Amino acid sequence: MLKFTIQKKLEGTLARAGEIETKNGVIKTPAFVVVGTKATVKALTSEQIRSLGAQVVLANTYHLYLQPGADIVEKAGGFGPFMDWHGPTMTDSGGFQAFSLGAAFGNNVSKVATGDEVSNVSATAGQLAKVTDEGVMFKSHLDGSKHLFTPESSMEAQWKLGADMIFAFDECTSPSAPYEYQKKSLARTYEWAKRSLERHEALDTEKQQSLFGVVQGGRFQELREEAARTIGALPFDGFGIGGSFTKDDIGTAVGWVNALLPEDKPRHLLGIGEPLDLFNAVEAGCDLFDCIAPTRMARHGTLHTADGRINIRNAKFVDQFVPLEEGCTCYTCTHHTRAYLAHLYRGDEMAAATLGSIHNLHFILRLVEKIRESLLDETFMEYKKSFIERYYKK
RNA sequence: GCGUCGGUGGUGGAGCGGUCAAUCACGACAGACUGUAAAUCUGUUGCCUUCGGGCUACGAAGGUUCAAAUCCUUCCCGGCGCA
Repeated sequence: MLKFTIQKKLEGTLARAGEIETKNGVIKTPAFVVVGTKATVKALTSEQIRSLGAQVVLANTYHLYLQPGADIVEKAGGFGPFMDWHGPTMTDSGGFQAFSLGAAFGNNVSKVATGDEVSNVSATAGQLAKVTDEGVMFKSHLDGSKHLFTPESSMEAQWKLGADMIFAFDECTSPSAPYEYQKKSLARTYEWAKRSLERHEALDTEKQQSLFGVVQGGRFQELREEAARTIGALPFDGFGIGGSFTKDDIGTAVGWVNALLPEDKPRHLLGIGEPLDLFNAVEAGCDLFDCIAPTRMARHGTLHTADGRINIRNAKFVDQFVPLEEGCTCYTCTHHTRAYLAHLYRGDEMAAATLGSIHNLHFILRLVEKIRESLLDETFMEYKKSFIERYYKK
């Protein structure tokens, strides 16, 4: 069902521009996937998502399974129709919650490591998720009820959620997990990949959904390459690259993986969405990215500009009667001033989250669009250099 | 006028003889956030500092005490009740 065409490759790198055809439309890649975990992009209406020019929306299986339940979403015709989004869709498998509700729970651990974390894989106190070979036992963060997620049950839930592209059930490990754990986990994720494929093929006899396998391996080259070879050899429609990196790894580790993955299938870098990371990931051969950062940071007052991030709540903005970002064509910037936004944020007004999310998503979506254009006209390296220099100058 | 209750840091409000520069909340000033447990979380928030500490503060002025935001006296201001 999924057709991926490469239109242009950037010589000397793994970067490429292309198109993915789904039954709900075409995705021009590289593309940023907007995250709508619970079948809603927080603070935005679906009309606003369309207006932003988003191409794909990704929802989360664990969250929709718990609320309102996969059966309800199935009755709605899938999460896309449920939320009135009629373009391409994806669902994550719930594998990330093995990390966010497991090893990371309450530990203030980010999936992007700084490099000096201490191992905490044995610290299970307070966790809501426990990983075994069978699957992941979750304790609902909503009501404490227990739920076992397995590769099979994840496929069944994702089948009901009805996205165009779905992910194999995997374990997203903590960046602080040691080699031994990563290796063990990787073997498990491989077994889960095969079980996911098997269950998916049984469910989706008419090939309505495309299944992506997930490459893990932490920060170890040997494991990343092994995962790329083994997962890459399975008959998936595309691949997700998941798990933990350091910021520097995003340029290197992702490249190790993509050098080995089948070239003719799309590659989705899971959960990455800061400007520098996007450039590095594209250069390293990724086609798709999803990330909650633009919307979460927007809700918290951190907004992107070409000159770097700003915190709109800062005192200096209260009397700046100019657009958030001069020249930005988003709704927020064409209608409102920094002073007004600062006022809304300081007053904890709900519109602040909406206007901030519109701007940040516009910024990232446009950034990835421009990255795509720069691949097509072979100006990627120049564009990357000029963007990075300006955005990260201090 | 009499009686009564109260006046604490930007705000509200604890404290009611020592461990109080003063719980806490809010506000303010910053920071973090990367397949969403997140409209969340963290730090700072009297002044000075060689970071050891020093100084000035709890309406005002006196007083008691080794020691007062805490007790006493007077005054000022506010709420309430009675005239």
